[in-house]
This record gives sequence, structure tokens and C-alpha cells, in this order.
Amino acid sequence: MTETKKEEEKSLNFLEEIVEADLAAGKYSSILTRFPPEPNGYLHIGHSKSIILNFGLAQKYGGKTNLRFDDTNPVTEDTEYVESIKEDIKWLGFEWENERYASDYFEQLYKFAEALINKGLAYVDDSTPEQIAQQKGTPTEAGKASPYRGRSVEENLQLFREMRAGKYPDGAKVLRAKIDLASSNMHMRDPIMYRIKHAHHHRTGDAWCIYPMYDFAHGQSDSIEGITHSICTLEFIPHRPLYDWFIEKLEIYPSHQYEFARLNLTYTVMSKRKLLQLVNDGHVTGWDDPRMPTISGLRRRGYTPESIRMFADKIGVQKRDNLIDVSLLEFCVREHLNKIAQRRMVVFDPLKIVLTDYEKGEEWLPSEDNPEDPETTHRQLPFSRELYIEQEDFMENPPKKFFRLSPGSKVRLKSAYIIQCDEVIKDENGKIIELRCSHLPESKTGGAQANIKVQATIHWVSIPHAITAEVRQYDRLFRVEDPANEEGDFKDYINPDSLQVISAAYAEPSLAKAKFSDHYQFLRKGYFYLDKDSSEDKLVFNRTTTLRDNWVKEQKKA
RNA sequence: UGCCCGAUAGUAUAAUGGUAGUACGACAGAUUUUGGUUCUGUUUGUCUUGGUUCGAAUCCAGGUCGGGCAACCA
Repeated sequence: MTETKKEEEKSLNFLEEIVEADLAAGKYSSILTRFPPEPNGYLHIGHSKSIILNFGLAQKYGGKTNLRFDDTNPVTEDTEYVESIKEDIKWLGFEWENERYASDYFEQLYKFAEALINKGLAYVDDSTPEQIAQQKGTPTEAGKASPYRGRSVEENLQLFREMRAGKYPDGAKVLRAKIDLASSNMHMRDPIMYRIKHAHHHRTGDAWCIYPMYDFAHGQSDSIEGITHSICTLEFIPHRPLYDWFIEKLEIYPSHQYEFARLNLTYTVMSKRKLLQLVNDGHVTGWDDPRMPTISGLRRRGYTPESIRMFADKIGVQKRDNLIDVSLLEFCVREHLNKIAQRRMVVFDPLKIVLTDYEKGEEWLPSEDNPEDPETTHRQLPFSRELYIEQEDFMENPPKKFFRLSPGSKVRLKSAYIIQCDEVIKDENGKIIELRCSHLPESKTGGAQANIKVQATIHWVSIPHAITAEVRQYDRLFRVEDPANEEGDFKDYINPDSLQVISAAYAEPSLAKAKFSDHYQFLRKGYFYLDKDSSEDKLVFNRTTTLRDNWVKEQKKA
């Protein structure tokens, strides 16, 4: 009920309005969108906005979505990327109707090009790249015609066929559309349609040595598939007249292009080119480094598809440039993980405690796996006389608002007893190496003293039962909000402390059975996820994100 | 000094001529066997100048500011 109400109240974004209007007007009986990545890099969170938009729009209005790889530039593209892109889309929770490639249409596109030549709307140009740039003029100055612009249809046809046949080397000739060299839109000043590249293509192999440019491939591919709404980012706005021009002159199905603002996130970069540099220069370990904003990086770090979809829903879709605070993404992942994460106890920086009055040897105490879940399961935690707690949970001379353990004070050990610190043991340098404590024997859950109020509950592990694990704690990759727009090289703003490794944290033994299907909350520490670097004899956990921490804020104020 | 987009709290996003609302953040408090969660409260906004109108964030005009466009990239 509430869900439906919320749905109704939620206002439409501008694309949903367009689709609803088109559907209401009977322009289409159902819609077909497409997600068109170039397989030259891994998908990032910015792409997930586009994926969720394209697939989500179709889902909402009973339509379908094609996955189409825009593979018109063989020198940068590779099947490695095709595979990762498919995996990422599936992981986000979407299914495409058809898997297509722009390269599927190379023959058709070639025929389209000949058709334009026959109409006198395209010509083969022998000019060099420099000459073509010269001819284009500037935004304030009209361009000039190439000396080859007046070639006859027959000559153009013959030369274009020779281009295809491999008669010319790379760069010797191009095919250009004959449009308007005086247009105020630079993209209409006789844009290049085909260039010669004697390069191996990841799908068509060596069948072709001429390849269509984006502008001559994208709109026609949309048209061939019958895409109703072709949604892309803002920088393609000036391409739209060209998109429409090719469709009009070719007299083919009129797909329409719409544009939205791409996602930008604080403290990271969002371009494949820059991400590739981080990988190639070794600033990160790979495309799936958990610090990367790639979908594979976020997945490895422990983000969930649900959290990313919630994020996309919250940021909305608009045409204004934006820089979204990464704290919103963190909020979304905490929101989801709080509901599903299994609670576990892990001590990162141990301080030994001896319970001088504990005589039992060992006992096993139940602890809930997730207090947010009313049907939570419980696991058994081993308890003993010797425990580790966190160094930071003890202070010999505590400031006013310190609620944890200090000499003479009491704290509760989560799911176990209330303890009190009786004696502080130091080494010859005065460093605290051990605490002697006593416990309230009736204070465990359900006991007579269980309801005694103490200022804090802290986590712990039993020393004889503890296992060790490597813990990788991540921080933002950059020191500044918008590294791409800072002076100089964006790499100068990399955060040198973006990774902090604890090689041996002490964990409760149940974590020996950690699984990739589970997300964990290490109590009072944050959310963690098993890393693929784990092996039989070594556990590795990635910190997905910290818990919100008011104590840290309190300390900063002081 | 051409053309094209855009402009609502710190950040995003609604209000489609009729009470400027929501989320995140920040701040304060309550609850709590996680300084988590949950709950309550507070804070801050229509780029500007005119015009149309009973009434303008919304429509019109001028200005300002931000972004994009001159790859054989997509």
C-alpha cells in the first residue's frame, strides 16, 4: 500500500515524461532502449546511472532494452572488456533483450554509405587530417570546401570501393558527408563517415580495413534495431542534428536521441581514460581495485547491486551538470548492509585482558547475527579468561566524554559479561601491555545482573580461540573533491593513504567460514567483504565502508 | 567573442501560474548490550534586472555565471 502510494507520489523525470507522452500519443506501442558501451574499458558507477536509466525506463513502461557494443574503433577495443561489461550489467540485475554489436551492421552501414554517395551526399576526400582541420574553420569562421568536394558520383563510388578493397594505406582517404561547411554546428561541416584502418577487429577480424565513425554508426544502428528512445549524455547534444540528418537522408526508421547529464562523484574521477591511467601507472592494482569507482571495484569492495540502484534512484536524472557527494553513495550502501550484514567481532589493534576471577575455562555464548532482523539467527561465541579488546577502547586517563574502559570503570563485553578494570600492567617503557579485570558473573544475557546500566558495550575476542585475518581499509582515492578540475595533473591529487592494511587482525572463529555470498559488519568497525585474494590459510577482508561514528566527530571537536 | 545546453539550501532533487517540499550532509536531543540502527527537532535556497498576471521558481525580454562544441575517439 505504502509502496504504491510512494510510487504514485514520486514525480517523473524528464525522460519518463517524454516516454509517457509518446505512449499516450500512440507514437509507439512499446518502447525499446539500448545501452551502448564501447568495449575499451571497464564500466564505472557513471555507467550504472545510464544502465539503470535505460533498463529501468524500459522495465517501467513494459519495453525492452538491447545491449549494443559500439565497436567501431578496432584499435582500442577488446573482448576482455566485452566480458566484463556483460558481467557487470548482469550483476546490477538487468537482462538485455538482444546482444548486438555495431560491427554486426558493417555491411549494412557500407551500403548506407554508398546510398549517400549515389545521392551526391558523400564524397571521398584525399586531404590530410591537418588539411581537414584547416578546412573546418573555427566556431566563428565558416569552413572552406575541400578541393575533392566536387568529385562525381562515379568517381566517389569507385574510390570508396577501392578504400574497402584495401588499395590505400591508413589515412590516405576518408569518406565525408556533404552537408554545410558554413554551419554554426561544427559537426555539420562535412563530418567524416569512414576512415581507413588496417587493423584487426575483435569480432570481424581482418574482413574490413575501413571503419565507420561513431556518427555514421550509432544512429543507424539504433534505427536498424528499431530503438525508440536513444538516450546518451549531454556532450552528444551537438551531434543530434547529424544523427537526424543521416536518418532523414537514408530514409530509415527514425530513432530519436535524448540527452541527460552524466554522473560525477566527489573524491574520484569518472572517465575511462583517467581510470586507465590509474591502472597503467600502478596507482591501483587493477580495474577492480576496491578503491576504483568501477562496478567491478565496488563489487569487490562489498557494495551491493541494491545499494547502487538505490543511489541511482536518489540522484535522479536531469540535464544540469552535477557533482554528487560520495556520502550519498555511502549512505545507500550502509542502508542496505545494515539490513543484511552478518555481525561479527574482530579486534584490529589488540590489548590483552585477563579476567582474574574467571574460573570456567571456556564457555560458548550465543550472539545474534543481525539485530535488525526480527528472525535473526544466533551463533555461538567462545569466551575465556584471556581476551583481546581494542587498544582504543581503553584509556588510563580518560577525557570527560570517554565512555569505554578505564581504571575502575565498567563496560559490557558484547553478548558476554560486564567487566571492570582493576589493574594496568605496563612494560619497562611504560607502555600498557595488559589489563587485569574482574567480571560480574550474573551479568551475561538473561542473568540477574544483565540489566545493570554501563556506559558502553565493546567488542572482544577470546585469545585461545581467535583466528587471524588481513584487513584492508580503504579511504577516498583523491584528496580533493573534484580532481579532474584541479590545476595540473589529476594524479597529483591522489590520496597517499587510500589503503591501510592490517596484516593480522584477531577475529572470532566463525569467520573462518566466511563466504562471498555474505556481507559482514565487524561490530563498531564497519562493513566488510571477503576479498578474492583470500586462500585456504589466509583470510582477507575489504572494508566496504565505515559505520557512522559520532565518537570520531566528538574527538575532532576537542 | 559564433552556436548549443543549463542555473532552486553545502550537495542533489521536487513543486508543470496558486502555502518553496524531500533526501543526503551538518547541528541538537531521546532510545540503545554496536558512540551503529531507530526516533524527534534545528539550520540553510528560487543567479540578476525588468515585464506579463489578482498571483511567477514556473511565462516573456535583457544581463550574469557555469558547461559543451573546431579527434581519421566514443
